[in-house]
Amino acid sequence: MPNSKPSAKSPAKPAAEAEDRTRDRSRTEEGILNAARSVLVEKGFGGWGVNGIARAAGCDKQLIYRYYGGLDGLAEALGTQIARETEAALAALPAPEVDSYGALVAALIDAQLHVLRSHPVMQRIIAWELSEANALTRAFADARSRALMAWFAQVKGDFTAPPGVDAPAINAVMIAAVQQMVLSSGTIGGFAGMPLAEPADWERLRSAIRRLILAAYDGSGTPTAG
Amino acid sequence: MPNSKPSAKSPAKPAAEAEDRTRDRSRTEEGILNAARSVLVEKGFGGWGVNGIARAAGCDKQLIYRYYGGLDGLAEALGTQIARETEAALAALPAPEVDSYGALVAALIDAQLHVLRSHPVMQRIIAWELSEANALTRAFADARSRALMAWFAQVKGDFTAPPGVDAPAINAVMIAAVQQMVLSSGTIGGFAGMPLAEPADWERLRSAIRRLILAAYDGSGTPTAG
DNA sequence: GAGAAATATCACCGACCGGTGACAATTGCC
DNA sequence: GGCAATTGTCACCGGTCGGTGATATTTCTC
Repeated sequence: MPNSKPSAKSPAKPAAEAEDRTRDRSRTEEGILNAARSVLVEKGFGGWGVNGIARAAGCDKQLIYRYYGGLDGLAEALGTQIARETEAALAALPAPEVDSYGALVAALIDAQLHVLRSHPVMQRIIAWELSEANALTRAFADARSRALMAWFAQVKGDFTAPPGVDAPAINAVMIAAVQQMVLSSGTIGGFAGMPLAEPADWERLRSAIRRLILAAYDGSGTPTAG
Repeated sequence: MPNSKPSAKSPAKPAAEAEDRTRDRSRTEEGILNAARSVLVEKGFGGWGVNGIARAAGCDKQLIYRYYGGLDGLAEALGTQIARETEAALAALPAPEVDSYGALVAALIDAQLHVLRSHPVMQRIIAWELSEANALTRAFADARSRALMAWFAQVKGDFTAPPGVDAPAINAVMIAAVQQMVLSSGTIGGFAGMPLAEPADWERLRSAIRRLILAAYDGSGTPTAG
């Protein structure tokens, strides 16, 4: 079938850009979702809107309403996608080989630091949660909190916290510190005079966190010889 | 002229609202600054703009440009005001009576928690710092960081950290945790499954923080008998 | 082929934004 | 009194926002 649709439109676009003009809803949806992520990373949640996302996706914003039901639906889809992939990221982490509850928690907090550092979208979402309290951010926070606790419960196995120690509170404090540090490194480049840019900075942070956790749980903060 | 100008300020408005129509630049400036604070607290930094602030101040937005040179100048004035009052708040805290470096740090972190919890404007500014990296938020963060470190250095007196402990890193971690917890309590109402609403919740957080610090510095996290 | 359904685009709306110039009202100075 | 500087108000601009109805284009079904 010779492409004889428009008589004179044979090689109008010589495909130099490989522009795929075929219509494909699933691909468009994927493009919108990817655009939503990149806009969130680059502009922050303040610049996260239908106009900018459609612009980044290279399509009309009407499609956002048609396929996702507007900004809320798109945010919900983004949230479930994030939840899925973080769940997978946590599940893919090697089970830490430890011999104490404190060492276990230290490994888990360290894993959190690693995952969050490599996930700019989640950093933006956390900043969003800290800035606005609406149904969307609450849903985000709830999902994250539940995933976190489920993962914790699943991976801790037979280990139990020493008696007399409020493990949930201490763990929450340390995760809070990790989040604040990662977020602050992204915007300010450090925190309270402590730089967070070079790998050595992060190693320093990791050892401080490790010392805090081990001391709180196991009683003596003997740093891992080194 | 139908509008028979009230020759004397006859009680056209019976002062039921005590509307003061006298012109006073300094009072207007103060009103604008207060409006800027309340708008920041109630709407967040995303809704912090000349239109809303002028509306809240009950004056024309033109005055914001005339008296403060626009949003940037207003933010700068707000920043110096905040810096002054937090400096005063920290200086007004009673010097902690402690007998160890760990206890000192625990008291200072606790003071930070107290000050930040009672200062919603600063909470908003911190959330701002975590969300956007511009000249303004960097200035905010720098000022806060310097004030924090100066206060720390001034109040620590003769105490010195135990050898082999990275005190700046550990202190930064704990302050980061405090900030994240306070900010999260304001929007989500808790953190990682730990509620932060009732006074008992905050007491629980305080003791967890105290245990972490004491254990890291003094080697044994004996909770304050109680 | 024809028609329906799905997909994508366009044009437009009202609202709000930051910013500015022109103008009215008050105050202070002489 | 007269007059100028200060203080406050109003109207407007270009731009972006979220949202929607109408319409063009492609694809599927028969």
